[in-house]
Amino acid sequence: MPRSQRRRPTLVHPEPNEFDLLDILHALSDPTRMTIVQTLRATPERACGTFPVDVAPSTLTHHFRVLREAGVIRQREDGNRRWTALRGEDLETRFPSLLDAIVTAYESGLTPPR
Amino acid sequence: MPRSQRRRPTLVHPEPNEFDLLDILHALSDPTRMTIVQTLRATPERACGTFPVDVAPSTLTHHFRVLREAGVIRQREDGNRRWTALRGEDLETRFPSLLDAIVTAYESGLTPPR
DNA sequence: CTAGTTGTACGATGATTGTCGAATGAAAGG
DNA sequence: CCTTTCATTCGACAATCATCGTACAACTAG
Repeated sequence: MPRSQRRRPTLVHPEPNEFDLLDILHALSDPTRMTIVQTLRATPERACGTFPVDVAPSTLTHHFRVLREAGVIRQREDGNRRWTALRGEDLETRFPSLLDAIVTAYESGLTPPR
Repeated sequence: MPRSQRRRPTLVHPEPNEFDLLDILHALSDPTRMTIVQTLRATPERACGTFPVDVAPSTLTHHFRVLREAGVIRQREDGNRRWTALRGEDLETRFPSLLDAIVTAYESGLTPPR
């Protein structure tokens, strides 16, 4: 087993037919994670460190894992960076209009009506 | 203070403009609570003990409180019973098409596609 | 009045969660 | 080779959560 072929452990992503709605709702019920999703709606792909959230790097890694294992985001390696993207099409395939309804609701509620 | 006027404490319900989306997502990310919501979509109003869930009464009370404080359900007293209803219109007013997207997604996922 | 029904309140308990700091690893650049 | 950058893993911690059993309160029915 040639050591030169060693890589970091491959990231696990569920298939769309494995998505669990309750896992997705739980993943989106956290303000930091919702900010991540909202940011990814504006930018197709981002490096981990470029999200406008104010938590420690290890905490951010935790939130990415929750979103990734629920099927909300996809991550890929590129050298030193880990790029993150929304799985918009997969989510739309499995749960049509769900993500849009949630993110729209979130953004409409950021400034609560008086 | 006439003792004859004593009542059980009035149930607190948030106004639609106080609804917090993240609280609602958290409330709906539990299988027992999602079953409650799903059941209420079929029946407008139900007594507490008539929900097809398999938890202890005190646990059920806990779940009702979470849903009520998030704005998902409304409860009213009637003699010995406590009646529970979905706040469908209030939810639609504050977060249009949200509840429908979520419950539809939940029901579509109950029998996972092969 | 007494007994049964309906549902809550309280306390306990074990599991999960969000947070962080320190240590680690892998890649890029000097 | 050494240093910096990027992000992870691990362990710890306090907070929250879902669950239950017991006790209790309010109402209804006999």
